[in-house]
Order: sequence, then structure tokens, then C-alpha cells
Amino acid sequence: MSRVTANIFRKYLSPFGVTNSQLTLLFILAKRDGLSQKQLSEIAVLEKSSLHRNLIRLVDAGLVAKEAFPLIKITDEGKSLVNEVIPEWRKAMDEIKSKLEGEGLLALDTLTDKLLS
Amino acid sequence: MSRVTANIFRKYLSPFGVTNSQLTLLFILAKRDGLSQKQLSEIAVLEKSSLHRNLIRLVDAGLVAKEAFPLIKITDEGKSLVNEVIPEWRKAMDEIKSKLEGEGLLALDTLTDKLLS
DNA sequence: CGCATTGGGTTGTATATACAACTAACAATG
DNA sequence: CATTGTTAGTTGTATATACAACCCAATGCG
Repeated sequence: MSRVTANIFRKYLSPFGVTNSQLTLLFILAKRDGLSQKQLSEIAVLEKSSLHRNLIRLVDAGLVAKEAFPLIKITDEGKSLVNEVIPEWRKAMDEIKSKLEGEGLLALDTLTDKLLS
Repeated sequence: MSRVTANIFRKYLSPFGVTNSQLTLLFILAKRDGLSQKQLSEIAVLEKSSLHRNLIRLVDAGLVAKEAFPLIKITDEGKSLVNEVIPEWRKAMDEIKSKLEGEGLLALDTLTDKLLS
């Protein structure tokens, strides 16, 4: 299920040049800017080293800035991107939800049955 | 959500020395042995190159054999492992389900709201 | 005041994953 | 029969992720 949903997100997000994880971080910063890596990693449920490396890519892309180190801030460019992406992100969520619901209320049960029957 | 669930699986599976993905493949082969990589990759929704590399690790671990190449077969050791692991795997699933249900019927909605509010 | 402890951040390493490019082998058709 | 075309499998590369080990700074306590 992780792979299926990640594939759907990727399909909708790739035109924007951001990955699934990167967008999650941008969403968090767009809502509450100026977090430490520690805080970000807790909110995103992302190991601190993984977060660290994601940030490198976001800074390289100019979507996030470490100027106020140790605080992490989203740039104006990052904010614009978030706003542009949201409609496509919603489409991805809709596709995921219909896929999950289409296969029974809790797709996990179905998967369990299929795997362990 | 992918990270949260992967972490739960990892917690229960690590004592057995298999990863989440590897176990999925073993489950599939335990149910229907002797598949081509192509078939396996379709069933597991796993890109063929990713599958290829997972198989290398499974073969190294002696859980899967490529003797009947191009058919992939689970070894007796692999089958035993699957049987040993299933109870722990169920515990992981239970923990995941209670986490999902505990946060509202479709946790995805909650997540959406949290992220985009 | 100095040493120890703690905690955030960084780096090393292994696995996971996808996409793209390639190879090899088999098939179909002129 | 040879050339072409398709397809499974492999390899190259970039990102994602976790865990473990580290470093460095700040703080606390003897």
C-alpha cells in the first residue's frame, strides 16, 4: 500500500520537481514556519538524519532556507510552490481514497486476507 | 503514514532478520511458488529493478533460490521463517489498525485536515 | 571552575525504491 | 533465413529512510 500511494503522489507531483517527502516538509513549514530540525523531524515522523538530508535538497532547490540556523524557514518560492501544488495534491489524495474505498472499507483487511489466505 | 506503519513492521520483524519488503515477497512465494520476476513484481507492485535487488538479498540469506531460473522459488528455510513470523506480523497489523482506527475511521482525512488547515 | 552529561545536528552505512538505459534472448515477419 | 521488434532481466543513478556512531555546544553539578 505504501508503494501504491507513493506512486500516485509521484505521478501528480513530478511536474513540480518536488518529491513526496519534500512536499510534506514544505506543508509543515508553510503552516508553522521557523522550526528546528528536531521539531520538524517529530512532526513529520522522520528520523533526524533523514530529515537532515531532505533539507539539503530543499535548500539546494531554494524552497527552504537555513539562514536563521538552527531554525528552518520556508522561502517565498517554497510558499508559492505549495500553493501551486495543492490542487494536484488533492487529486492524488482523491485517487488514493477511491482506491482504498473501492476495495472495501479498510483495505488493510483485504490485503491481510489476500496475503495470508 | 507510510513511515509510521513501516516503523511498526520493522519493530516486530527485526528480530527475524527480514525487512518489510522481503517478507512481502516471501509471503507471496509461500502462497504461490515458482514465479518469474515479472510476475512477482506485478503481484508485489514493485518495480522490476527493485525486485531484482530484493531478491539478491533474499538469495544471500538462503530464503529464496534461483536454481530454477528464471523461476524464483522459496526455500524450506524461507517457508519456516514465514511460519515463525506470522504471529508477530499479525501483532504489527493489529497495532497499525488500532492506530488508524484510533484517529478516526479514515485516518487519511485527519491527516489531510491537519496538513492543509 | 572544570568535568560530565545531554541533546541537537552531522556523517557513515545498509536497505528500499523508481526511472532510464542497456542487454540478451526469443519471436514474428518480409 | 535474416532482420527487426518485443520483453525479461540487469545495471546506473538519484532519492528516501533508518540506525548507529560521532561531534560540538550548552548546561549542570561537584
